[in-house]
Amino acid sequence: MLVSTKGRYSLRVMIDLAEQQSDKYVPLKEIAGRQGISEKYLESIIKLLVKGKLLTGLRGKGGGYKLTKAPDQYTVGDILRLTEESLAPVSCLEEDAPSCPRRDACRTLALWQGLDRAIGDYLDRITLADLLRPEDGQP
Amino acid sequence: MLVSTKGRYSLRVMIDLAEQQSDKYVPLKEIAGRQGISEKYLESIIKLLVKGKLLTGLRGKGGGYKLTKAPDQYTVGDILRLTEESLAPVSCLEEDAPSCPRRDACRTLALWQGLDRAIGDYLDRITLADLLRPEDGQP
DNA sequence: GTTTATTCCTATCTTTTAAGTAGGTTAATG
DNA sequence: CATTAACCTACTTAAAAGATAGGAATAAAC
Repeated sequence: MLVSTKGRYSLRVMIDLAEQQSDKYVPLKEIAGRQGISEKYLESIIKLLVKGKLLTGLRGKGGGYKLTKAPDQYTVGDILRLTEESLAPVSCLEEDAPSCPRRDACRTLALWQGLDRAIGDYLDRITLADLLRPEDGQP
Repeated sequence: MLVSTKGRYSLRVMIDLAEQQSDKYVPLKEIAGRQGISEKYLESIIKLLVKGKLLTGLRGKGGGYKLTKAPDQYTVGDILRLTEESLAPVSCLEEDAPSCPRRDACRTLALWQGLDRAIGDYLDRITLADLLRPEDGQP
């Protein structure tokens, strides 16, 4: 029932980038340094974020990553859904969902659906902007 | 982010026993048969439920397991917390919680706490009785 | 146009945990 | 005392998470 490090790290990356709040590209090396995460491992996570269009990368000197949108345009759900395989609490609620033979008799399906909704609602209610350090912009 | 089979199976066991709605002890063999779960594996799960006082076991002929309380006295949260290691979405919210060095600077702690609460609230609002087959007792 | 900084890509390794199995011991009943 | 069934301890297997390595492509700087 745990959120994986992939999910947690991806959130931290997004927050880190949002806090730089610049239009410049920030190299992975810097992010990894600040966050204390291995560069190589972080690479594999950031790849997912780029593929999901939450970040854009630019190669070569002066390159790096930056957000594609303003922080308040990302929900935490958006971010986690990309790096967690799924946010569904049980596999029968996932996309592929190989139609359970017990589905009709299943006493627990509604329960899991409700839990799924509760989790999703919560995570989609919170934006990246909500997670930034409170000092910012408040003199 | 998945509930383990242990958690799911334990719920099914509890529902199965509640549906027998008898004061008699039900042998593991029967439960396993009805639920299509390996006896040996189920044994390891039921052990946890007994240890947690959700069930009582009786050995020997005529023995088996039965609920210790009425179905509406168990919440789903009670049941899952026993068999899932933890319902917490991140390890820093667990019991042992080896005090994270980033705790103060952590932008995401409040988020996870909120998620934890959302999950817990949901699961504690639903009782075992809510999961029984609707036909029962309604002519 | 060569050097340098950087993302991108593919593959592999390691560790951990979940899932499942096996065999033997104790207790209650008839 | 034979049978049924919980209880206990240990082991095995399989899958997933976590992490690492090396190099190819690309863009800017000089």
